[in-house]
Amino acid sequence: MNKKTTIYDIAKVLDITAASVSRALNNNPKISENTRKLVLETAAKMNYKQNKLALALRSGKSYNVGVIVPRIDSNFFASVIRGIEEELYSHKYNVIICQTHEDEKREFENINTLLNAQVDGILMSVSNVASENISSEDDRIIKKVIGKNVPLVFFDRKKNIEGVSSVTINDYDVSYLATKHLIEQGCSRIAHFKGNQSLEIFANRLAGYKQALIDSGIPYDESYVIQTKSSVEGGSQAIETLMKLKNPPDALFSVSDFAALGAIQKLKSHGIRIPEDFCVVGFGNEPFTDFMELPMSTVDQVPLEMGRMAAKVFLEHIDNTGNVKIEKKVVLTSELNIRQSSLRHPENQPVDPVNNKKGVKI
Amino acid sequence: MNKKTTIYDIAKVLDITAASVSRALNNNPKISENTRKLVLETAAKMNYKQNKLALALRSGKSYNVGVIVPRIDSNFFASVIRGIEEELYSHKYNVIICQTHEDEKREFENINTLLNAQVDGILMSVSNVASENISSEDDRIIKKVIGKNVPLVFFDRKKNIEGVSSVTINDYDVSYLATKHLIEQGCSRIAHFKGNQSLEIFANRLAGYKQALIDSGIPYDESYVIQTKSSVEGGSQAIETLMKLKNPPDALFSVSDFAALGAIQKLKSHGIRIPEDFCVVGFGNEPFTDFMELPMSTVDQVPLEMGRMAAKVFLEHIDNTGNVKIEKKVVLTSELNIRQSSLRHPENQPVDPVNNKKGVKI
DNA sequence: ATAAATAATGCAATCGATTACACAAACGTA
DNA sequence: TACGTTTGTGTAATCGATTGCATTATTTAT
Repeated sequence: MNKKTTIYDIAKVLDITAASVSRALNNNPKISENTRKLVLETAAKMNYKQNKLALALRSGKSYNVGVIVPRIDSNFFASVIRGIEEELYSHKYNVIICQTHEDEKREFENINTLLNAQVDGILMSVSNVASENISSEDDRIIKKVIGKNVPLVFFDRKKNIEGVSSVTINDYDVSYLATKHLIEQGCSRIAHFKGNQSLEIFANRLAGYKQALIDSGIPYDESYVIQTKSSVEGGSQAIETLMKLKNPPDALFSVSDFAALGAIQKLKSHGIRIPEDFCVVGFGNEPFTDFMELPMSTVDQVPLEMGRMAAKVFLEHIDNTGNVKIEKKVVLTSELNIRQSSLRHPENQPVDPVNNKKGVKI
Repeated sequence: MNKKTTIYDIAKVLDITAASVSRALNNNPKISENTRKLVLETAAKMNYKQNKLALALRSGKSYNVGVIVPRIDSNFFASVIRGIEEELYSHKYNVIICQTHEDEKREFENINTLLNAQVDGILMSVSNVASENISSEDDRIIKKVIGKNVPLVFFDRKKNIEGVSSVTINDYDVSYLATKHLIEQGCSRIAHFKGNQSLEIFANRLAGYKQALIDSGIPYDESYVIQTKSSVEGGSQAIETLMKLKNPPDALFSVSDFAALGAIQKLKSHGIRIPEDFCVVGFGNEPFTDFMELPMSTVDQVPLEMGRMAAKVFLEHIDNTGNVKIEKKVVLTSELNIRQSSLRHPENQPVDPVNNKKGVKI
């Protein structure tokens, strides 16, 4: 009953053409001050709202940006999205959210959906796929995105594809640092919960861990390294396996806070004291890590900053009117939050029990 | 360089009209099997993708749905959005995310942006506004949404506006239950951290709390009720105030898990034992509540289910071709998760230390 | 007063897909 | 053969906004 008013409706009322209405509304100089006023008044009176679809169709810019994440209900991805949304908001872009549920097929579907919807860009964190042969089909579709001249920006979980920008953290360095920290606490048999090695971030974390051991004169022992799911159960099972070793580990550097939590729970049930007998460092700085019985040391992936930066890189692509292709690889500096789960001499560290800020950022 | 192919491009190649191409692609019966095949083959070869913008402009359906939340990086809202996305995915709808940051102005802006973008519906949780006079400007803009025949569905934080559907939980009942539970544990001086009373959900929680006291013969004491921010600091400050009372409380029912956590931390720093001296029940079932030193009792707001239901209600509005206006008020049953922070006799309860399932759902 | 310059407006195409209507070809039936 | 169907295709309008070009109205300059 209450149909949307268009510029034609306004034109009819004022007995002018839609072209003039459009000019009046867009501060086009080729219109008299008189009619401009009239149009603006009438538009307000008739509650006119510009139809972005029509504009998008004509201009080829939808002012929508697609964001593809494995899932939205994880603190990390939700925070990244928050950062993206905040940065793009001031530039009048809207954010369309898609989840892959770590399913590669959904990833393709989502990319296609977003392309059909004529998004102006795609920001994505790729699926933690189990399959080995990801390169063929996957790269094909990603090249389709590039071929369509739709800016693509990876964040966190990237792929190395020519012409695609990315925003990540210094996974290698911070993993090196975390492992060094465990060694400094007196640990020597350090286990590692690794992630899918086909993803750069997880490969880098393993590499940083490995190098820190080697640099400290500790031999790298593959039996201490297990690939786990990023879940409490995954960590629980993995640590169970490790504790059965002849020479079980005395520390853990996990690429997942949840897996680290599972490990801690299991260790406790075996009567192993943390950090006295066993030190743990997680990854992700999930909110719960600070609220646990024993606050967990963990790596803060600066997700808000990552989201903002990914959005900024996208905007740079958009603003890049020249023919020069830009490919930007941004590496953010993450933070290792040392808390009680890996601090054997807390008396040497600042402690504020009221605000639960028992950790130190380095 | 690689421009998108349109039906006109296909038409030109096959020397037919775009109309025929369109018919072939849409399984329109008014096309010969021969040309259909040809078109489909050519479309695939030319990597044709339907332009949803053009379709949306013509049909008036964008297949985009706007979701407005105070912020996305909270477990509750992220989970609701996940539910929405999952439900709408199978119906080919995309989800556009907007954040208000609890700012009423942003709420208006977001609504306008979404309307301009021609979304097919808006699902929103209103801002936790501080101002008293929300009804005027706010209701005006919401009526604008209804006037445009864009289905609007509130979830969790609703407003009572005629013609607007909503999905909420049984805030009153579960608050009654939580308070009764505290009384059954032997507590008699039960404090309440309330929320903004201009929002129904918080008013209902206070009402449920109040009625449980009255039904148990405990007088309602306003000095035990404080409005707090949903933050650790907010809860910490509020409990400090309460503990200075001549007759300080011996239990707390908080509408926020974070505020409850702040209270617990402060109580502990004062040497008060939980649950022996003081019982706590929170609200929200944030992940950390289960991982704390002392797992916190809390209300699970079934966010996934809420999101799915909100999406379903939206779809009902869309499918409602008749002239009958539908206004659906769905109330989901939430779950009170009783854990150690309010359980004085845990030996009576099932405990599984390995999986940390120390609570019971009732 | 008239030509030239400027300002304001209208006309019509465009973005890409769909579809009512018109029309032609092919077919069937009497 | 002639007429009525069926079937396939083309034509053109539509969705709403923008904009190059043409056209008219108004100044300004001479």
